[in-house]
Amino acid sequence: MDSINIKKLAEALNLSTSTISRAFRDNSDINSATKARILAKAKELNYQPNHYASNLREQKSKTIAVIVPELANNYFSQAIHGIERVARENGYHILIYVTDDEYQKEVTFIRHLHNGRADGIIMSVSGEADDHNYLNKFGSKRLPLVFFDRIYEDIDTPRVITNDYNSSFLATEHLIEQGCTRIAYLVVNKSLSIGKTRMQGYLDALAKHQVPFEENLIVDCSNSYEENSVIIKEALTQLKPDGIFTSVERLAFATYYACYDLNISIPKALKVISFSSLEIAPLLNPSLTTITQPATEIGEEAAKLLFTILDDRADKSPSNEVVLTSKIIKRNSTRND
Amino acid sequence: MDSINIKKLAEALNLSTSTISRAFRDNSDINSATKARILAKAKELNYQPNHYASNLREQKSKTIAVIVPELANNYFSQAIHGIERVARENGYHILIYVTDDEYQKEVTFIRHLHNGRADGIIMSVSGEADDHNYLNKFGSKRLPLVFFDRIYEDIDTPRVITNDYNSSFLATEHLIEQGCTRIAYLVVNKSLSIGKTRMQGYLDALAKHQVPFEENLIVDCSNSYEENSVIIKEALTQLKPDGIFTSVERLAFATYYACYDLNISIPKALKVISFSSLEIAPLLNPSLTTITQPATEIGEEAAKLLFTILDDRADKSPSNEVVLTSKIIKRNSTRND
DNA sequence: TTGTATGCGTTATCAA
DNA sequence: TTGATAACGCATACAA
Repeated sequence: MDSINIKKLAEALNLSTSTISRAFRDNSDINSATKARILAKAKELNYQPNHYASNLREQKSKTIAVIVPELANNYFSQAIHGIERVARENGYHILIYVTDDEYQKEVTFIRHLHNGRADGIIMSVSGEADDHNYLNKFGSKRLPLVFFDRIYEDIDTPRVITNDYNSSFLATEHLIEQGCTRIAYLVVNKSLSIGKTRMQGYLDALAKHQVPFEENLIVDCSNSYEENSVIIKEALTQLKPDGIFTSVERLAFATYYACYDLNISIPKALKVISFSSLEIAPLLNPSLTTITQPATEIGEEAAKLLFTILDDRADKSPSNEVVLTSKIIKRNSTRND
Repeated sequence: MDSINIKKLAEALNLSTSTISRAFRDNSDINSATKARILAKAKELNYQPNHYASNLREQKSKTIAVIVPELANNYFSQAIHGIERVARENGYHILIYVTDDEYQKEVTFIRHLHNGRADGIIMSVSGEADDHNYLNKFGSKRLPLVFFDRIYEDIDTPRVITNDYNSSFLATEHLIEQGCTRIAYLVVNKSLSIGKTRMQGYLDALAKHQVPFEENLIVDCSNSYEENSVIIKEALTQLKPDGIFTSVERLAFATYYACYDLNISIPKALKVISFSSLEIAPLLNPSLTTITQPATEIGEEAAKLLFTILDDRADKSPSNEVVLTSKIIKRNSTRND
């Protein structure tokens, strides 16, 4: 190997390795002239302290892992962008893991991260499973973990969420105000906390306005585009809803496609509102009324939360919860002519 | 620290650390009974070989870095997803870096990656700069690098691209066939190879069909939404094009917004075609005619390319180029009534 | 302000 | 088949 390392740089400069090392740490005492000399030579020889050696020595990696269910989704890419920004400011690197909503992958990822590769984890859970206890198995040695958006309620760890209950309530109320009486709620995973919370807002809004609730109108969808197409078309033709509230943006798109196919006119025959971070919602046909979560901000907050924990583990700050506010943006898909 | 390591595990089992180590490597000779015993105890104590120590020892990280200009863009999130899949299959981890199209960040990222943190890099370049030579400065010690989509032509390294020239030619031809005679080409960075290639297809199609070329009709846009709004509105009112071909999807969206504002009807008064990987292009108002790149596949190919290089550096396979094919999908934004 | 020596947790070499 | 030992590249305690 002809690659550069601290020893060679030391030889080249006739200094000891410790002095070299000091030139790269901010705290240590070192003559500013030698430091300059070292840094210059380092640049010339393209030397950088080896990351793995440093981290082995310091027992930390300056790396965090981000685990998300999917990537091709505006919400998550925006959130990751937010995380990225904050991480970069703090000198941290980011590892990305995509679970494709598979519980097994989630477990595997988390387990493998506990080998020093990452100092902390930011995760939006897959929610496929019932048993989240694997997270507790690590005991006191579990890496600092921050949930965002999709969380496991039974795991005690800091989290960044939005006021989903409230948003759902208002979204449903909005549909009612626009004259809907048969409002379907489309969800991907009823049992996942996020599905439940959002559903409760829906239920309570119906109750408040004395709109009769019908079990069928809660439509459990899947993660497959084809399956959803079938499910939604069937729901539209069988249940004949006049309003649809979807818990994730993908289901709103599927609803649009279904309506195109079935020749159902939005908003005339069916009004649609959805959780969505799509920036071009105004460009849809018709423009989509959305509950828009501050995705980037959620990512930023999650990262900040993690870094405060990382900065002083001593604090062991008790399970913290940050709640951000979503905005309902009314557009043509719920318009009343 | 009470955390587990190889030595403690060795003590717990009354074995040497070397034996423990062997249990975790596939090649070494070890009694299968002891191996089982070790793995069982390891699981019990939650032991995993420390990643940094291993990598320091082995001089490789099983990690690749992915550098992209932006994240909140369907193309890149799909590409990353493709990379992720292949990387995972190969047991590699992925670090993500976002340049926000800033050259300086790109240089910094790349430079910092050369400290052992990553074994290789997959990048779509920012293209803000003229001097890419920093990439050559590393000499023979430069990490294996694969470009995808946005490349620097003067850097000799494997790349995965699409048949952009051809797609642009066909896209422009399509507009001409639909009756357009004043076709504007919207680009973000004329000097970037991708901008140039796509522009050449546009120019040649005009020439072939004897549509007179007008310098003004090439509109150089920026990365700021606000600036683009101004630029595009001005272009629409001043130049009065009847067709627009945008080199990136963001500019198509901006065009839509501008047309809404200016009450210009698409496709009646203006036809629009764009490079875009947007999955919901059919849902736009009007549905958008796109040149769709196989984004996921591009990511997968790029990853595969990198891994073949990583597998046998000996080969030093000469600069390889993979060209994939985009598809033009005609929709209403270029329809002729 | 600088140098020496030690150890971070592994794995590879060699000997037993 | 297993164990002792050195080395990976660096950062720190301590000595100078």
